[in-house]
Amino acid sequence: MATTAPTPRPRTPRGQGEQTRERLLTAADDLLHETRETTALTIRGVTKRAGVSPMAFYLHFENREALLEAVYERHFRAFLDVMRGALAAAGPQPRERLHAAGLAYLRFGLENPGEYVLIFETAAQLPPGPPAAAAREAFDFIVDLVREVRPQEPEPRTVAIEVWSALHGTVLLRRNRPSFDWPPLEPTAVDLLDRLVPA
Amino acid sequence: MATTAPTPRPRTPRGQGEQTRERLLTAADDLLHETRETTALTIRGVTKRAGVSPMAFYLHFENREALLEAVYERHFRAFLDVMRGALAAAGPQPRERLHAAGLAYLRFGLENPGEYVLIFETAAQLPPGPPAAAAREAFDFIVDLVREVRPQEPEPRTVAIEVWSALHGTVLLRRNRPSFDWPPLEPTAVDLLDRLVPA
DNA sequence: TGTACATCAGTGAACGCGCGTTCACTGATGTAC
DNA sequence: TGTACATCAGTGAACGCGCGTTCACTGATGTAC
Repeated sequence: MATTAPTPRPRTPRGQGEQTRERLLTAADDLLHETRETTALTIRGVTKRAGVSPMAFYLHFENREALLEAVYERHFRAFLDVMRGALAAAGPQPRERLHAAGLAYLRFGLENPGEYVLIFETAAQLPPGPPAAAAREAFDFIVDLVREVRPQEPEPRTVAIEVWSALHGTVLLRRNRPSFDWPPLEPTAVDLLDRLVPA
Repeated sequence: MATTAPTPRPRTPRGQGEQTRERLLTAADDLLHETRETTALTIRGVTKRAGVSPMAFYLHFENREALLEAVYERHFRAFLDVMRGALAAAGPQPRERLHAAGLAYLRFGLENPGEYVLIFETAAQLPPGPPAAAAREAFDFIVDLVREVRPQEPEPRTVAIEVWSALHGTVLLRRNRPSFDWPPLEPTAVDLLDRLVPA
């Protein structure tokens, strides 16, 4: 048997305080994913999950809002990576690319509801800053796709807003009413996108 | 000067306890409308607003969830009334009716964000019951409109889901990102509906 | 080589807050006899 | 007609909870001299 079995937890070595910050963020990620609720991201909940005292939190973050911003940034990056990955894996035809991006969006939202809500609902209520800018960038992404598929479209921005709204609503309705008799995701998504961005 | 100026508050006469229940519900309505947040509906907040002790609440409701259900039911009725009123005021042509209903939906959501979120997000997390049934009824409403506009549509239910999703997403995106440069509501709504339900 | 000191990662206890809810009570008004 | 009692609408104080946050402290490790 090990001689030092019941030691509480080894202190992080000097100069590596970043490790604990990372563990706090990972704990926050896990809580957010499991509970599917942004409200689960409390200082006491996150520090407990990370096996650290509530006070340790303040060694790594200024306050709760700073945590939310850090978690937001991580998941927004993850979201963009998923979208880029889907486009990279899609065929070369513009419509294929639109379908791939739309489906990737829906799947991200449906498989990661907590993260999705943090990115697209909670974060919008934080003070404007990188979040707002990043969201704008993601939106331009949709505008470009619309332009690719339908170069003759006179108002690609308006169509992109419609696409974004429809995808957003699809994620949230399916999330909030799981008992409704939803049709299969993929054909519905393709149909939706083709109606909004016709040939 | 009146002799009984600083009396705290007249007790509701016997047999009229319903009055206080109604005042609690009105206080809840006001809080929900002003704060735009379902979380504002706390027992302490509502009773304070109604000028009554927290304990008085339990004379009229079993617990907080019962309050949410009662407020939900009121606003869902109001929502349906708005939709019916819009259809009654619309012209006879099916597409006009679709536009009128869609716009009424969006305006209800944008002008009453707290109520809208209670109806379509918070209430979905309550135990299934009247809320779920009522939502289904409202959904059939959209299906009928789609059938009116496009009798040849092979899958009106799927199209109705797309319409509902797009309207829902439009309300929530505009609500959560007020600083975004949104195009005017009415033409965008008409364009959106016409794309989803073409001639 | 020894020692005083700064730095760093972290903890324990407590604060005040708002919350839902429970317990025990008040005090006016109607009703039974 | 008088009086005991039930009913009704409501209150005050307190409970335990989880929350964000503050204050004061610990104890190991590196660094300066």
